[in-house]
Amino acid sequence: MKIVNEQIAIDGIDKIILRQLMDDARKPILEIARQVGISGAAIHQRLRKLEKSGLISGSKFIVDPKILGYNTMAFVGIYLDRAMSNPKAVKQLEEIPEVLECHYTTGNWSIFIKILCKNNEHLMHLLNKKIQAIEGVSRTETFISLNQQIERQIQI
Amino acid sequence: MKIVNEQIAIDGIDKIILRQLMDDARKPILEIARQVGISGAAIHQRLRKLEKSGLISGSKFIVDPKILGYNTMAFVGIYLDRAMSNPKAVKQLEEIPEVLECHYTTGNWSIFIKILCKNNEHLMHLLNKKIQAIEGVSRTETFISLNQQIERQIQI
DNA sequence: GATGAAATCATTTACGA
DNA sequence: TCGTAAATGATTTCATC
Repeated sequence: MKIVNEQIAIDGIDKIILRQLMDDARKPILEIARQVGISGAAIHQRLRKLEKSGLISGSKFIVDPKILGYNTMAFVGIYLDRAMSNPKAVKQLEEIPEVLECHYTTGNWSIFIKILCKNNEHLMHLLNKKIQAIEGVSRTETFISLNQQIERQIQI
Repeated sequence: MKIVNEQIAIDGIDKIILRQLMDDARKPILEIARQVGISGAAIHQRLRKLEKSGLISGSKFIVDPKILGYNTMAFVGIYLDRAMSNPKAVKQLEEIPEVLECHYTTGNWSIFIKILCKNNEHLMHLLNKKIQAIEGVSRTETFISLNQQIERQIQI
C-alpha cells in the first residue's frame, strides 16, 4: 500500500468505490465492478485495503427520526463548574439517549451537545430534568434547529 | 401495516433487525434471521415494510476523516444581514465541501454550521476566504471541538 | 405474517498473469 | 494490482400456510 504524507494513496477507482458505498452501503460490489470496468475480486481487494487503512470505519443503516416523531433538534452549550470533571459529565450524558453528539469545545461552554427530541415539551423536560440534573452543570444555553439544510460526510 | 399515533408500529423483531443494520449495514439478512429465529424471507419482508414506511432512509459507508488528515472540527455561528436571504447563503455554503451540517436556528445566529478541516490554518482560510466571502455574512463566531465524545443516531 | 424451495446473484478464496 | 474460476453463501420471489 502506498503511503503519501502519512496518508493512504487512494486513486480514482477507490474514490468511485467509496462514493458509491458512502451513498448506499448495500450496493452490490459486482454492480460497482461492472460500472468501473474491473472484476469484482479486484474491488473486493481494494475494499480490504481501504478497511485495513482505517479509512472505512464501518457502515450504517440510516433511520429517519421524524418517522418516530422526533421533530425538534437542538444544540445546548453547557457551563460546568470548575470542580466538575468533564468525563464524569460525559458519562451521564451518554445515559441520555436523546443526546446524539457531545463535544468538548473551546470558548465559553465546557461541553456542547446536539440533542433530538419529539417536541418542545420533550426538549424542556430534557433540559430541566435530565441535563440540569447532572452534577456540575451550572447553566445551559439552548438554540433550536428550525431546519437542517445540509447533512453530509467529508467529500472523497 | 399497523399505524399507531401516525407512526408505524415496530415490534421487538423489527427493533433487533434495525439495531443490527444500524450498526453494520452489510450484515447478511440471513445471519440476522438465524439470530432472531425466523426465516430470511420474513426478515426481508419486514425490511421492505420498514423501507416503505420511510423509517429506513438509506445506508452509508462511514469514512474516518482523520485518515484523510481532517483533524479539526469546528462550529460556526453566522450572522446574516437582514437583507440577505437565508436560502441564497445556504446555496453558497453547499459549495464548500468542508461544511458538513447547516442549520437555520433560533437565537442570535441566523445560520449555524459544522465544518471539518485539516488544521487551524485550513480553518482560518475557510473562515476568512470562504465563509466571510459569502454575500450577506456580517460576522461569525467560531468554536472548535477539541474532542468528540458521543456520536450516534437516535436509539431504536 | 411466516415459511421453504428455487432461481438468481454476490462474496470470497486461491492461483496465475 | 488485476483476472478467472469455483465454492460457498445471500437475496429475492412465489406459492402456500
